[in-house]
Amino acid sequence: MFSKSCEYAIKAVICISQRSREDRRVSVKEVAKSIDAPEHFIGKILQELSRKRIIKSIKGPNGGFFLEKADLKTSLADIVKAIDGDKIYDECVLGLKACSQKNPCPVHYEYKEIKKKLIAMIEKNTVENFNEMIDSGKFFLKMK
Amino acid sequence: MFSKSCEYAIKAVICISQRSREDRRVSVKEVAKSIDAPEHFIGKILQELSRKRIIKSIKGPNGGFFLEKADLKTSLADIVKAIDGDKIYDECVLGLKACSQKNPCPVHYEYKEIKKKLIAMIEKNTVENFNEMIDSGKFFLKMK
DNA sequence: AAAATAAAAGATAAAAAACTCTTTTATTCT
DNA sequence: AGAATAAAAGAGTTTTTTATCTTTTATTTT
Repeated sequence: MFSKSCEYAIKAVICISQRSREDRRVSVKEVAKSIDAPEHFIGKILQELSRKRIIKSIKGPNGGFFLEKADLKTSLADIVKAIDGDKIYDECVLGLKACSQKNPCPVHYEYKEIKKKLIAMIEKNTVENFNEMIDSGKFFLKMK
Repeated sequence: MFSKSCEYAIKAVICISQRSREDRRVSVKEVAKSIDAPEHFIGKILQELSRKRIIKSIKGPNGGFFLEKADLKTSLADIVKAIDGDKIYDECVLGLKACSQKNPCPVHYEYKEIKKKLIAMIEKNTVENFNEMIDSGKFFLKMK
């Protein structure tokens, strides 16, 4: 579905948002440990997310990554687009470049409906929602 | 969604099925050309599909790949499973190994419904259906 | 039997994705 | 100012996926 980088990115953003609630900044190392991912690789991903303004960063002592309140409105879709690009939006199941309304592949219409739901799923779910769901104790981001 | 190999596999099976209707066997080269894919790579994939009994093959002159009538009942899901395995069936959107009914990630239930539709899509669509749809002139497998 | 055909198999190569390591830069604290 | 901290950046490496090339085996036709 998503690339591994993208899965890491989603988990990382949630992790950072949770720490940010008490104005704590998080280091690459902390994020990596808490989401059980390779440190340097996560560093790269956070860098990218920071460039794309999904998260904020400050260098130096007491620095680290954090979210501002407004960033809680970030949707999964924003993260996915930042890392994997738009391919989920315009991809044909069979990988046909020519596939379109005018030139539908045999599963075009059926997949179109599914894709709509997929997109709705990632667009409506925000970092804030995720946090609420996890806080409720009914949902988890258990890493292993 | 699917690996490139899997996309090729689906197209290749449809291509072979169409030629098989007039008892024509198809060579690797023909398949590759007709679906616009690298010949040797397609050779590997057809070999795999043949081992998994999705398609049939005969060596030597007048040999090639073909489908028997019964093979027309093959679903997309059969092809997908042969090449990509079951991962589409049991994968969490966030890649969480621990994600399950008891341990749902925040999008678990929502994705579950989508996955159900995705699986229905690949299970109900057979090679036969695809051919009918293409024959109808309303659907295409245009490669570029 | 010999030549031709075509898949099967094996080995290798190229590209992309995932991951690691090292150096540099910005910031802060003493 | 100097030491320490932590992200940014750059340059690799490894693994996986995708693709290519070569040899072998089975079958058929002449």
